[in-house]
Amino acid sequence: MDDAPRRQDRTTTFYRQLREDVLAGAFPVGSVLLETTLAERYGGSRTPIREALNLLEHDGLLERAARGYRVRSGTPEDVVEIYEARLALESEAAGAAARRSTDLDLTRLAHLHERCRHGESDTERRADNFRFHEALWRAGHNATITGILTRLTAQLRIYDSGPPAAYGDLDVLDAEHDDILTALRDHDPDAASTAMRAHLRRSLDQRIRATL
Amino acid sequence: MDDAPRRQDRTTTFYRQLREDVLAGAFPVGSVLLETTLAERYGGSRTPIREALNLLEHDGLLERAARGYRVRSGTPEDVVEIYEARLALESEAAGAAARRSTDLDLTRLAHLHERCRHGESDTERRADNFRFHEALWRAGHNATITGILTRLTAQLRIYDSGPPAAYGDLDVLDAEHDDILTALRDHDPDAASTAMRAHLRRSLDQRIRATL
DNA sequence: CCGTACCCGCGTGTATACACGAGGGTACGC
DNA sequence: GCGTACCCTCGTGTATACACGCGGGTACGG
Repeated sequence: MDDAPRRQDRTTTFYRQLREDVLAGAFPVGSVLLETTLAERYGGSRTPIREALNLLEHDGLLERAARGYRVRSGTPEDVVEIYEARLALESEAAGAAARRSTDLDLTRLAHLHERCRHGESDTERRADNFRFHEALWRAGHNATITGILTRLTAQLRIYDSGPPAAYGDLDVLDAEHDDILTALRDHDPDAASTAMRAHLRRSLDQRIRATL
Repeated sequence: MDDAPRRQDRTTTFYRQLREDVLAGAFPVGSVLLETTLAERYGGSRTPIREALNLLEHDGLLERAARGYRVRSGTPEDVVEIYEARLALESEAAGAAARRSTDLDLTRLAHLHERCRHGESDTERRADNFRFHEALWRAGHNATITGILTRLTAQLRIYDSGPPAAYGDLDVLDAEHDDILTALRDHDPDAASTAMRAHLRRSLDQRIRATL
């Protein structure tokens, strides 16, 4: 019954490493990623590197350039698309969380909410905001939805890896998280779902406004 | 500007082929897929085969067995999870379609609806039902959502590749499609979304009941 | 001087060779 | 007869070798 032997081969190693680096914005936006170069950089052969690149392309994080690959920074239209999907899934997750969240889930969310509220720097608050959302997905107890949202938000992260665009009104963000949390505590799926929709819609608005 | 050079390499060829075969249930449920065997079967080297298998695993269609890979037929719980995600996304797509569908979209949907209504065999109606849904995704004009739904339904297809479980009440299915189509024609997002939710929820119910 | 054609270098895609690890079968000892 | 240990086979993961295609640069002809 010991299925799914967790692979530690170089392919997955490189995959994780590359993914991390791409999301961290380690590669200049327009630059091309050659498998030969990367093989040298990460100290391996081309084969596992290419497999990792294939996976990343499949994830939508990379796209094929004329010569190699390049980081895929979606168009603003893509961002809107992704947000539309995220809206649907994350509001569903919020509803599910209102129904299924455990005390542990709620405590974790409350903790992260506090951290987000009192974060020091802007990037720190951004990270905490993201952790709050991740915790909420977990509280929804649906691995499929969680997985999709992970991929979607990854694409968003590379999109705005350049300018650390400031969150608009941070108080509003806190208030929205508060609404969501309250709905979860009340086990009110509709309220949670609606609050999440509003939260993300405003987030998208902000993003669009920043992109003008 | 001629990006994304469409690859016709053996990796993607094998990927498509394998995916097709897996979805068609070409491999007995418990059987293992060895890359050596597959390489021989499809007439190629192991390298592109393994890359294709990697991709399929990444899609969640395959999982690693002790020795090779095997078709991943999810548990009933997984099916419920997938349906939950599908519910969120497809009702969102229905809403979007109500807002954005073109005349062409609506005509296509009407055509498929008719075909589905008058289908001969059961498997034929099932296929037409699926095409109707695909057309609806297209009508939503959100490639991200369409892509995710494609993957999700693929997982569902392999799940029930074994017994061609009969659709329950086919008249109900037609009526539901009719409701959706009407809402789209009226450009009423809420109605479309709600109708789609009901449709899928009943579909899930049916599936669960069949699995008992 | 400009256009075209050829050549070369580079990067990729595929095949093959090699090393490692796991699993099973067999043979030997108790 | 049963248990254990060793070996062998098989499949995978990785590296390397090879062939193809493309793009640029250069040289030659108009």
